Amino acid sequence: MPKLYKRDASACELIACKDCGIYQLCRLASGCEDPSVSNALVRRRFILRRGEFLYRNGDTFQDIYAVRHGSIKTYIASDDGKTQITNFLGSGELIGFDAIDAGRFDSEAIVLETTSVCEVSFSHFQGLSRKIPGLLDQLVVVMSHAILRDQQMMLLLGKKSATEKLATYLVNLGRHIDKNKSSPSTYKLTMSRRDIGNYLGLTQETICRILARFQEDGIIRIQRKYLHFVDMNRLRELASKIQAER
Amino acid sequence: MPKLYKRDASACELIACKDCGIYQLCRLASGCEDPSVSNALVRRRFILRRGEFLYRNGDTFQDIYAVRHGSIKTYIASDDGKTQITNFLGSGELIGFDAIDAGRFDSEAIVLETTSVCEVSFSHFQGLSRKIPGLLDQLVVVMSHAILRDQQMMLLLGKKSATEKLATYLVNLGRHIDKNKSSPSTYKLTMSRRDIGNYLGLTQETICRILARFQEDGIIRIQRKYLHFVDMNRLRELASKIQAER
DNA sequence: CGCTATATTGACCAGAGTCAAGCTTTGTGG
DNA sequence: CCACAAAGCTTGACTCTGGTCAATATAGCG
Repeated sequence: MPKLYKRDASACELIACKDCGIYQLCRLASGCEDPSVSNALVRRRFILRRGEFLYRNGDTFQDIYAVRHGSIKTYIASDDGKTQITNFLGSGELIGFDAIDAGRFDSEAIVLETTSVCEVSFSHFQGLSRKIPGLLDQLVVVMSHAILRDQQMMLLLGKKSATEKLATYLVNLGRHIDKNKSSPSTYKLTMSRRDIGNYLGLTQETICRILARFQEDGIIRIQRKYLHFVDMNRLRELASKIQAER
Repeated sequence: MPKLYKRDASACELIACKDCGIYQLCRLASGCEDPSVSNALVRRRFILRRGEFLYRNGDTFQDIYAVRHGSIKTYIASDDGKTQITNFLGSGELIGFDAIDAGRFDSEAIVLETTSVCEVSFSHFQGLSRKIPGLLDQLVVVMSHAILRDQQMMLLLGKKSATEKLATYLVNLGRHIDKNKSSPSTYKLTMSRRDIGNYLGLTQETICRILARFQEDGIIRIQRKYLHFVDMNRLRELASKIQAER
């Protein structure tokens, strides 16, 4: 299986610790500037491949995770089988703290491409936090941010039109790019049209149609998985304004 | 102003500290079983009346609050003026920790009826947490629970039909009743039809129509602000099943 | 006792869903 | 390395749920 090697190689483009969402946490826990040298927080690191679960519904909660490289989708299900994708996560993002309260996961996390993950034992984390003030403060900050994000998502799902939803989604993708690397303003979509639709409360057909329209209008160029931003300003307008024309 | 007195009197039916969402927090902070005697956590208590703000968009974050008695709605706004109600809060619920990350509020909280609130200075809380291990743990648990709730809300907004949305909402109201007092299965709605619609991603007209239909079908009785649950099981079915008939 | 906010109901309409068919890419196994 | 299968994407035609607009009704409130 040569493909496996290739993939493992790609998984080697890991983000630097200082760009990670739990950098502040790792730094505090390790008590030194560069936590990649001696990391008191992270128990182990591992790699998952497309389609594998990071955790499943009903799993007992033991660890929180940080995505080093790759992407993950999380979703919940209702009694009657409907599912809602609640987040797409990329490099440096934290995952799993929604299960702290119940002590088990009521959601699932599936890896969208070969993905490298840092695992933090939560009980170990709590133990450390007794010695290191500020560790839990940092977690509270991260969780507070997650709540803000969820509220924005409620606004999107409850009040925006299909066009506004997708434009908002694309603008947010664009933000990620700017942060991480000098943007060639091109993005590789790791999720399917169906996933995007599910996330935004739309169908895959609607996603297709609107992407096609955005391309006609010269706002993006899209070729299967590859998305190129042409007119980011117009996209930002569409994301939150009642569009004047069309 | 005799009405003011009356209202203050009604505000006196405060919940017991042990039924409050921050009971664990107050107990830990005070170091004794009954925090209502000497409460190390709560700075002050105050009463707000219908239409008054607990906090406004842009306010700097200093305190988190617990609702002792009454009800509050919180909402966020988009650039183009759309607003989305993100939560209705009642007795014993905590409010304000979504602003921890940014250090200021990006949302607003309006009181729906005369409401009594406990105010907790967050910096004081952080100071106390240095001395009292477990205080921050409790906050983390509460925030984790809030995230779960938000995820359920995304599922509702993204995937449920109007009927399912409203049925889910009513079932959740019903749960509150069961918890707090011996349920006469009657509920006083403190929010308007418009508010309910906004919260659920619907219009007030749709709320009216579906409430009328639920009444025709003998599932509830509704008279203006007063809601009576007749057939809670049927309501639960409607909340998460593709209804067989009608 | 009138005023304003809220609630109700009806008629009509449009945005997005559903269904269906065909196409493209990716993955698999011989 | 090729052929086939499976998954994902695209586009069109039609439908339907819930929104919009409008007209009244009702209830608190000052």
